[in-house]
Amino acid sequence: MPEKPEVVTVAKTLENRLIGKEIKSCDVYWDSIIMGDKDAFIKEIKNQKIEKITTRGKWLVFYLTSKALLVHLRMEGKFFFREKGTKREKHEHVIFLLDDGMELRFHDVRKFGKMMLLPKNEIYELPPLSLLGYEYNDERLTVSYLRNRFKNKTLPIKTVLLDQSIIAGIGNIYDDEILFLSHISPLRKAKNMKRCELESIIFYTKEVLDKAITMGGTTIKSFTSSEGVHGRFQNELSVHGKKDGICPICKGKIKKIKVGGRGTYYCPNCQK
DNA sequence: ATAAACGCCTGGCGGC
DNA sequence: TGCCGCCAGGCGTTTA
Repeated sequence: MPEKPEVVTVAKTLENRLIGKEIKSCDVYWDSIIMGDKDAFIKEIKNQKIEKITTRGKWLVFYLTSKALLVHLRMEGKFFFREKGTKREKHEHVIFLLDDGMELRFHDVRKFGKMMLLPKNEIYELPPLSLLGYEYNDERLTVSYLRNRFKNKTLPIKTVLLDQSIIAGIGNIYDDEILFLSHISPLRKAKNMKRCELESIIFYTKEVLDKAITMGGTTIKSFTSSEGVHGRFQNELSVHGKKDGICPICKGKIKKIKVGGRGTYYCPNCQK
């Protein structure tokens, strides 16, 4: 699920149900989801109360009593609530028992998701958060910042926008949308972006992500029920997922290609 | 030094 | 129907 708007939507949804709840215990059924020592994780998260849930890039940040729980959904991570004792489903890999008798369950078909516990007072100074670039709406995200960071980048702009150490939070879908609205070909080298093109990228990054957040994110794989996020932004997508679709600007054909190994949709006529 | 390929995993889809 | 290869909204590591 995860690009910035989906992660923000998940954080909001979880906050409604989790603030003030205490984690009584935790069971882990797929070890590699936990970064670092699994037994220490289980031990340290016990009796921690959830105070606040935010995001940084695509990471969910749970502020606990003395720790911070970081969760990355990667491709398919989701959270569900179940009553204590409900049979564990196939893809539920981490289960947190709460003090109200409910369980928060991390569901992840592909097991790519990650979680880790850090001391609460220094999360931003430590990896992984210390390695992230600016948030999409940070006022320091300027033309001169991007010009500097793109200076030596011979990779396609599409690929460089996915680099979380430059701008944190853009993923494969919104990348295509931002470049479409900016009229920039995904294949152009990042270092060759003109000033006005950098301005467009900054403008539409904010525009697209803000709008997607307002609409609850994008749901492509439809979620069945419960805590699944049912976003509505998929109706707003111009190019992503529309192979052989019609360009909303020129009515030409949307093309699908591979850029840096990622499926990429664009309009060869409108994006130069 | 940089870029492409691979690995991590499972499931759905289209083609034969 | 069954098998096969390909694809999937991510990212760290390895290889060339």
